Amino acid sequence: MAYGELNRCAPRNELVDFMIVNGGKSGYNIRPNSGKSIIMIDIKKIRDDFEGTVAQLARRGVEKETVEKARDLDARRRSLLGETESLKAKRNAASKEIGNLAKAGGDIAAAKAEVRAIGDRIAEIDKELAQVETDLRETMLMIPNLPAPEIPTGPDSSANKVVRFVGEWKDPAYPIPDHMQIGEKLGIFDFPRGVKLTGTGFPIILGQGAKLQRALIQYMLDVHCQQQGYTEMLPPFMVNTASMTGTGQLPKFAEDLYHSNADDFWLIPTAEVPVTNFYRDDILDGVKLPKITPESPVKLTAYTPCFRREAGSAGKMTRGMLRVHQFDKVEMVNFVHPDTSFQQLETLVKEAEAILTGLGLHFRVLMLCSGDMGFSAAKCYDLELWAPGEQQWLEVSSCSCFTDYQARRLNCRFKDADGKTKLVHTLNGSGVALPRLMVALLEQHLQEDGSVLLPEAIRPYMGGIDRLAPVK
RNA sequence: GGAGAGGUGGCGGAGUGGUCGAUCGCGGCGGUCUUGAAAACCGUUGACCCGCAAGGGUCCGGGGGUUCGAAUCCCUCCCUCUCCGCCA
Repeated sequence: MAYGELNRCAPRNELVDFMIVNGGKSGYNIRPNSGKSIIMIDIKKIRDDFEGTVAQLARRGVEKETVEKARDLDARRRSLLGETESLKAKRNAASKEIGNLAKAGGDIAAAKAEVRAIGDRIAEIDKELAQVETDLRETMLMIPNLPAPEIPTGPDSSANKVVRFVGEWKDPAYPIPDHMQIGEKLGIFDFPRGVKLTGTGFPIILGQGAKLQRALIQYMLDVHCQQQGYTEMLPPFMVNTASMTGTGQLPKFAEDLYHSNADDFWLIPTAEVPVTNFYRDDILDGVKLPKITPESPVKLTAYTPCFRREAGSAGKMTRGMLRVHQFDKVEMVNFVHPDTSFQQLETLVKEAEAILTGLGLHFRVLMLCSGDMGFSAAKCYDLELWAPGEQQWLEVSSCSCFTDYQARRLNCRFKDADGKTKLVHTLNGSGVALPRLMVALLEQHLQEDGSVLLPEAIRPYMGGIDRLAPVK
């Protein structure tokens, strides 16, 4: 769908304006109970430790002027807030007086005029305040999450750090063609007919390949649920604007999403969206909703298809299954206690790794540098599978700790042991994305005779067969 | 798609212009009683913002309006439920 045809979000700025600046004009209840700084890092960090925050953000390429602007707008906001609030206190008291006076039969005309004057003054200040808050919000929107101290500093993927290699790879004596050729021989892919049905980037998987895909999904969900303490969820594949805003796909990345005009629904680009939004605007207090403690996070997993327009990436790594508009993925989401979020991230990475290790695959773990992380992440690990046919590493999982950044936007909180309501920390990780897993699996497990040996772990899900055999 | 009803605190449910941030019930927390538990009884219990604090302010689906003053009146948008129709 052409971006310009989207009814509610034609030009990008208008979208931002529509959803954030004008808030509820869309009619959506995007931010009930909203505080003022909901979409961003904690403004208190800038207030209390300005230089430190500037230094941390500089690692991510944020200019000092931006942070200064936020600081100044925040100061202005608080000053205006103080003014308007003391006037409101005055008006409230005076109005109450008028009520009493009227009951007693006194003359209230003069008092009314006086209070009206106060009301006018309040309206003036509130108008300026609204402008300041809009500016502040827009400024804060440009500020990404604070990077964890231990991650490498750098502008792009070249500065990512390889943390470890897992498994082994030895080139066999015979040549390994790429996954397209392997798939061709196995008769499991049909790209041209995908183009016919829909368009480029919508491949069709056939026969044993389709079954393998289904088997892998079930294998992954079983590992997460039976061995790692996850609860499985089968969520909607389309969500509303409030949900897309909650996890941060909107307003900035509208052009990467598929959108249904008639209903104003969005196709999910990842299960992270519905699963994380499951607890949007909730307080996890251990009564009807689960309880969160440092020892026990809430862990959800879901299989979903994922839909991505991939606008702007035409031509980049688009061969075969490597970058497609629709793909399957199993996703893990954790709602964790702030004290143990980074520790839980390590666990999450291990949980994703267990999937790959269980399939006997060779991969590496990267710690992303400050410049290569997603906007909301404080720390992020990528898992990359070796694809010998492509001669490149393929990202199949990204495991991130968002600290409270995403939770602030989601308005997702919990009751701590001290009785206070606090923001949760959120983590998510792929466990894992299927097309590239399929590619690496085909290429790493290719046998000399053109068959592909199936890992033990997957065989029970494949009716006991031990390999995919060539059909031609 | 047609017709109707309704959106209030963790949940249920009162409240139609002036101590209503909101009666009450449930749930939660604390206590009494009990060997322990249940039951019963007593007490307590919303969120957010500014502030060192005292304190103040905001919030009754979202936005706007009327008014000295709005959960309560008006406009508008969104959502949910029920019945009918259609369909898996």
